[in-house]
Amino acid sequence: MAGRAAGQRGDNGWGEWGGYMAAKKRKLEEQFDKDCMNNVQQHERKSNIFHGISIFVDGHTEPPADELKKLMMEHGGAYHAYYSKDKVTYFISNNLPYAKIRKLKPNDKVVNSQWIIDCIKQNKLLSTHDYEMYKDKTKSRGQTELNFKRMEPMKLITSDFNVPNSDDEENNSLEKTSSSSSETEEIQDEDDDHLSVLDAKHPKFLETFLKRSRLHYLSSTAVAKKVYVQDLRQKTEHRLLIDKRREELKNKLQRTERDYLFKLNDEKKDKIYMHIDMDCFFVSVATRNQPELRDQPIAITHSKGNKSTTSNEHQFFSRSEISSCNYAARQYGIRNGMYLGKAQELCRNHQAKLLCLPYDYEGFHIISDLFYNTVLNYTLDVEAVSCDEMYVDLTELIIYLKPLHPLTFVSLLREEIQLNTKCPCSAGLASNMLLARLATRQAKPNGQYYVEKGYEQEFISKQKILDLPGIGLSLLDKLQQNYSHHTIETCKQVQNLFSLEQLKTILGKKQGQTIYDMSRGIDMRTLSKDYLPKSISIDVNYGIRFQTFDELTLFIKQLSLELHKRLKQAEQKGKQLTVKIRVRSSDAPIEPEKFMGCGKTDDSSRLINLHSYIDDPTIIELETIKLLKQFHFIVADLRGIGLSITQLQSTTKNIHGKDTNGTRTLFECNQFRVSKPVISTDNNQNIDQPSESSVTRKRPIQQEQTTAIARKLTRHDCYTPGQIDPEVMNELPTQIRQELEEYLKNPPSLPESNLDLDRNEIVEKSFTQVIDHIDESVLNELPPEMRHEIAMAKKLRTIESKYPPIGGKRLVPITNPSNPTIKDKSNAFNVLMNSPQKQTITKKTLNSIKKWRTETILHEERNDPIVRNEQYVNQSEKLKQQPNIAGCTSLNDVKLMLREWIETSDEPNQIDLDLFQNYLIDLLNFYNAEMVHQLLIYSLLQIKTLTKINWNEKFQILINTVQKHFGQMYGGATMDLS
DNA sequence: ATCCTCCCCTAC
DNA sequence: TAAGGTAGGGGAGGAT
Repeated sequence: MAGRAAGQRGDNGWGEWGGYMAAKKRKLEEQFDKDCMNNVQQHERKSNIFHGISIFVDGHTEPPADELKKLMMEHGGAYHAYYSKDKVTYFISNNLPYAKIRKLKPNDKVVNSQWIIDCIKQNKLLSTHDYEMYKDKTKSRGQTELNFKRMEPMKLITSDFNVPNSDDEENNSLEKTSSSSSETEEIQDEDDDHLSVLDAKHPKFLETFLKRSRLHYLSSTAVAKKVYVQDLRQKTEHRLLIDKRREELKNKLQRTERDYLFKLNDEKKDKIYMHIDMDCFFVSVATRNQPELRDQPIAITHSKGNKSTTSNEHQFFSRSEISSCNYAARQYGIRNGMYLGKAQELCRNHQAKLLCLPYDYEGFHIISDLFYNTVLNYTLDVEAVSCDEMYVDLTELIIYLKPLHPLTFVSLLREEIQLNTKCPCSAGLASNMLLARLATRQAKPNGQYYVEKGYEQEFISKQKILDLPGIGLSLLDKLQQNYSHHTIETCKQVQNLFSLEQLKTILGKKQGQTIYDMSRGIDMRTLSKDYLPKSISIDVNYGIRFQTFDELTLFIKQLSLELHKRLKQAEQKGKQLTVKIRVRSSDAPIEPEKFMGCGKTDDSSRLINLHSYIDDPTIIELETIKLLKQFHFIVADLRGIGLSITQLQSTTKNIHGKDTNGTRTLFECNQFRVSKPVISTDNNQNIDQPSESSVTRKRPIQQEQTTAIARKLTRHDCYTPGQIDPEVMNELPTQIRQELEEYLKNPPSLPESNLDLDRNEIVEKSFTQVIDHIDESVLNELPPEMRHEIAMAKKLRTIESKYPPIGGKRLVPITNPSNPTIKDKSNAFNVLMNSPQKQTITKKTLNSIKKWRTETILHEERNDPIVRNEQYVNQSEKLKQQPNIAGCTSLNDVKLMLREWIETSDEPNQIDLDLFQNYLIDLLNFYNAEMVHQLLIYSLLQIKTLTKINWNEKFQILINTVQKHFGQMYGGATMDLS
């Protein structure tokens, strides 16, 4: 729904990002300014006139809030992003709506922003008396006394004062709420939230944002629909329903000649695919009960669009994005994703008025479900694409109903959809998914189109390249660059102008082949019916405005919790965490064109491999902050952040004693299985009454049982979580608790955090300061001959940063080494590795650095846990304890457990392998290589004597990893395991 | 060669 | 004011 809109962003929507090519050019230019720009950010203290004064800015002011903030900081004052009655001295506003005024406390002072300007001008703290806009609100409700004495310098828009009439709804609510004056305090607090959920500093921001975000709606519902379709496929009762519906249809059919003539060639394995899609879904849903509105241009926006644009008043140009517009609006050139302001302008040019309707998310859900169920009543050969779009393989159904022309069926289906949803849809039919999809485009609005056999070539030739799925402006641009003399537009042109080899060279191997095939109408895909998530993530690139690292940390906590919630919901855990940040580009204004938008940013991401599969919010939070500290950016410039969990594993499969391969997990063999049964949820979903819960998977989690042997092994004295307050630990659900314990036993090794001498404060400093700071401190710890080398590299790097190499991309992190082992070194090491002098670094030097690092880490980890935050201290403490696996520490205990594990599993489970591997590495770090050696020898012997063939390969990988670790610690040596 | 990380692109 | 999320595919380029 929003796809092509994005493609047209160049001149609309994300205006500040500009066109693709423009951005490319800018990227090169901008780097030159970077260094100077960075220094401008610092707020120099100019005076102390506002000492002890703090302000809260509300609404539009002149100068804007950001400027006021800067002024306050420069002159010794404080600025609060959120109103707090305890902290804020003055409420700064030029035009405060009445609704807000009446919520003020009697002593609150609303002061015009001019006061700040005048104080600075006269370099002293002036009385606010003449600048107070509003006084003594408690005296009179409807008759607020406004003070406009010093009006001249400010742009006060009187009409913005929302003074209600006496019979206004506003007034009624006022009667209710202020009937008892003692309540004012509560109301105030409630209203604080309500007033100012503007940016991510606010505790309710995430919740509010997700609730309103159309893009979040699109992505979350797309996943939900895939899951829904997949779950339905498992249900036999649904198959019975399908049979019933098909029979009904058969009886209803009135076949014509067309139906009798239609033949599918079974031997050739002919297929019929349908792509079906609701027309301008959001608008159709919003108007489903007033279809008469549909003739006029309509758009779905957050803004009400009341302040219609007039050509001169750009101050009201709305940057609210149109998420969906109807065909009447499209006539005027309005597109999805366009700013409302621009759309209104286009409408005005045609003497039309754009009707703006709000989002009806509830309605979208209902209609989307009805749409899906209508189709799913006839077949389960469905691939969900999004809440309003799917692919259907009609082959089997058409054969079942034969003789029947597919279009006959589609007509009936679309009629039924129209009847059920009161919304139109369009469908495309063809022999493959690609052509079916393109046919839908042809069919819109409210139509259907069949690319018949024999007409495929003719059809594909005239299709636009940009309409091919997966081909956007960027890829088209790559093609275009090879033919500057004519515009490349159609598939025919691609067919004629590019050979397969050329395409592969230009676009890469896979994409080259894909576009070669697609431009010829070739598509071998079949419906993908097995939906398995590969990643679960959360991104916020709107409203990100932080002043301090603490504010950011608070937000990370919320993100982690939300991500945890999603992992739980999807019944997944993951082994890899990626953190992505967007930082304001140095050439972008502090505040972008779009309110609270991210503007133009430089993006970076980093990932960490976790030691076990996790979904715990605390771990996510801790690791995110660790990763975040590896970036070097100014907190105030952060404009977006994303967390992503990958390497997923289902928590409902493979966790029970026996999985499909008859494999037992190591957990199963450990003696501390104390989990309670998880209450299973009902799974009797009725297709005719879909609900959100029917969309989400709820599978019962079986109680893990302790085996007889495991029970024999049970001990009660080893269960020592240690790090966490036992009471808190006991409060946690069993699964989370075990996971947390496991995690704390095996914290991911993250050497850089140990050497990151910058620690907490760097993120709030400027880029250049940071480098100098770190390099200096690291340098002092290096051997003298290396110090020299680094100093040279540093010098060169400074030059490089002023005259960056063309195509240099990363602006945010100091370096961008791809290899994790290198990346994980100190910053000094990074500088070294990325310097032009790299070539002169000998292997010997590298090794000496490596050795120095290992020693330092060990030294730090083992002896110097002081300067860490709590968690890391705990991890360090942990290293002083004897490592254990599932509570076992003695050689015999571990051997017993291993034996049972190997004996009872045909094939080792990856989680267990990881667990065991981590344990061995812990032992190595504990200088107990002897035990590692014995355990490996013992395991190998067990695998051999029990003839567990399937163990060999995976276990060898584990051995290799352990050997590598061993080698790193003992100068390249390997353990003899023969 | 093949894998991994860090991107970028695309889609809804 | 405004709510620019997410999943997946794949390429570049370095490490192994």
